[in-house]
Parts: sequence; structure tokens; C-alpha cells
Amino acid sequence: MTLHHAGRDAGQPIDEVDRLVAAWHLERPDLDVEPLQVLSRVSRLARHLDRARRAAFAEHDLETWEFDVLTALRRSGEPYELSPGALLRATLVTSGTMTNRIDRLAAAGLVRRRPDPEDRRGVLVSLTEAGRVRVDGAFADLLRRERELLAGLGKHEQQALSDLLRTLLVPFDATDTGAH
Amino acid sequence: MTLHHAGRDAGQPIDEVDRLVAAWHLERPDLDVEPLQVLSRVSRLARHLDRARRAAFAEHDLETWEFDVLTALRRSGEPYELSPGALLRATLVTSGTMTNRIDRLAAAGLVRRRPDPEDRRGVLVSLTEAGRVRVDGAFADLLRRERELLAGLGKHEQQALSDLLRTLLVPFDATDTGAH
DNA sequence: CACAATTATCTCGACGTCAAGACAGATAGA
DNA sequence: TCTATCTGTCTTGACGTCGAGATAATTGTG
Repeated sequence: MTLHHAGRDAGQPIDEVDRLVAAWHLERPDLDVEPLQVLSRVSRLARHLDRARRAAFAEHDLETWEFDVLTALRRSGEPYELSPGALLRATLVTSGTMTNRIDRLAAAGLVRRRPDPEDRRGVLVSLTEAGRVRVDGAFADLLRRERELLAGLGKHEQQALSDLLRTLLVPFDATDTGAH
Repeated sequence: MTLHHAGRDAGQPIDEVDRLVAAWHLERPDLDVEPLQVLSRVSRLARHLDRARRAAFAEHDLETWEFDVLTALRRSGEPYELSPGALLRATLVTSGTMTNRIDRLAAAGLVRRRPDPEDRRGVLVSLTEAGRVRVDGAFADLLRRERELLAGLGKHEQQALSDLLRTLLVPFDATDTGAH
């Protein structure tokens, strides 16, 4: 395996993934572990982002899962109303989970449930005024914090990064319909 | 907000995040949601990766959490032995979770627990031969699949991507000591 | 018009994780 | 040495998610 030139750029700082890759090189010099350079970083970064978000939402008395549901409704525009089915497709959770989430959000007064007038199997979930105010505040705060996390990258580096990530993402978004 | 030039490159396909950003532009034209271009993609990609891994490990009768613990041991080298404390730092879970994981891995015959001869509070967890064989097989398979996921990128695009991700990751890895 | 297949939501039990705290042993200062 | 503090591991209870399946309404076919 020709890994002699596949290392890091000189001058870059070292992160946990560099250490992890180095450890694998010692233990399994026969394997090409380069995929980890990209994909382990994606996973670890996502984990850190989850924590950062949780901290941001805590100041608005919201859990991450509450934010996910409320933003899906907010993003859908007036009258901020979607079916549970649409919500679970937007948030990638199962139907049992969504029922539970809607129950708790309704108990907290952030959403309202009403029967779908056009389909008697169906239900429509809408944002209350309290819910809209809460999610708008949390979202603005989230964007502020995310901008800080990206401060280390210039505008066109960010653009390059999103383009590269999109390339990896497209195959998934194309085939995948989410959990039901 | 001057976003008129901040969109996507022409010729690139559209992914879910492009749709999500477009929806926000309609609903909240006052907000600069560009951070989502990077960070939502990271989160969503991590989610898809989790699923892909789960599928890879299933063929080796391993859960993701089992793989995480076993690779930490494998990577540490002979004699493939670490304390629960070291394992929880490596995997970013809490101590209660790690106790539970070790219990189940020991019951499955993949790891062994023994008292630390140098510290009577402590325990040492080591890979059994069965555990080493299992994790080596699963890891090779994982790398094979991850390489396929990255097939859409050239070698130096992968390099560029890991460098950009490292820049975002370094501040976290520097300050953060993980969950205890 | 009836029947089968599909769609939408909810119910329930099992599972893995976390957070807080219990407990034993180690360590350092008075 | 005695005591306070720290460290390492385990215990416990609450919680959110999943997966399977139940129920009910709609749609499509003959």
C-alpha cells in the first residue's frame, strides 16, 4: 500500500483523527485507512455539533428534537401546518417517535393537532404562536453560533467545503426515502 | 442580505440541503442561512454514514457500539487491553454506558475483564481472540465500503476535504475532554 | 360495488444512553 | 498518621427511539 505521500499537509495542526489514523498505521500497516480521514471527521464533527446545538437550544428551553420538529413546521410557511407523515419524512425518525414528539410538543403548547378535513385517517399539526416565537428565537441564535464555528474558513473555502460535501450527499438523498 | 451570489455552482446536482436552504430563503429572507450549507450537510451525512455502517456491521454480527469499543482496543495494540476509563474517553460515552457495553461484550465472549494489578479500584478490559478476529473482519469490510462512498471524489479532492474538516474540528479536539 | 392493497397514525414493549450518585481505593497535605 | 479530596467503576431510574404490529380510512381493480 503506497501511503507514503498520503499524509497531512505540513503546517496544519493535528486533530484526533490524525492520531487515530496514525494508530491504525502502526497496528495495521497492511490496510489503507485513508477513507477515515474524511469520514471519521464527518462523524466526529457531527457529534460535536450536536452538543453545541444542545447548548444553544437550552437557552431557549428547547431540546434538539423539539427544535427539529418546530423548524420543519416553520420552514413550511403559512399556515405552518404539516401532517405527522410529512414531519417524519423531514426529520428522519419513525412514526412511533413522531407521535410521541407531537404529544409532548402539544402538551408544551408549542403545536396544535387537528383532524385533517380532507382525509379522515389523517391529522394536521400546526405551530402555535408561542411555538413560532420560540423557534424563531432559537434559530437566529443557532445561526449566530454556527457562523462562529465557521469563522476559521473564508467564504470561498466554505463554498468549496459545501460543494464537496454535496457530492457525497447526493447519492444518499437520491435513493433514500428515510425511516418509516 | 446579499445572498444573490452565494448560491450553488451551476452544473452541480441538488441535494436536500439545497432544498432546505431555499425554503428558509422564502420564509426568512432576512436571515443569512449560509452556515447551514456546511453544517447541515455534515449532520446529514453523518446520519447516512451511521446507517451505512450499521448495514456493514450487521454482516459480521456486530452493532455499531460494539464495533466502537472493539476498535478502540484493537487500535491500542498488543496486548489489546485498556481500562474502562480509557475506553469511555475514546468513544465519548458516559461511564454508565461503558459498564453496560463491557458487560454485554464480555457476555458475547468478545472481551474479557480482569482486575488491574496496579490499582485495586481499576479494571482492565482486553480483546479475546474471537473479538480480535471479529473486529478485523468488520473493519476491513467497513473500509471497503467507505472507499466506495468516496469514489465520487478524486484523491486530491479527498485531501482538500479532510483539510477543511480538520480546520473545523481542531478547536473542539483541543478544548474538549469528552463525556464522563 | 365489493375487495384487496395501500396509506396514515397510533400503541406497546424492548433497548441503549445519560445523569446523578454510591462506593471503594488512591493520593496529598497537615 | 489521619483526614479530605480525588479518581475509577458501577448502580439506578428516567427518557427518547425504534420496530413490529394494530386500527382505520382511502384508493384502485375487476
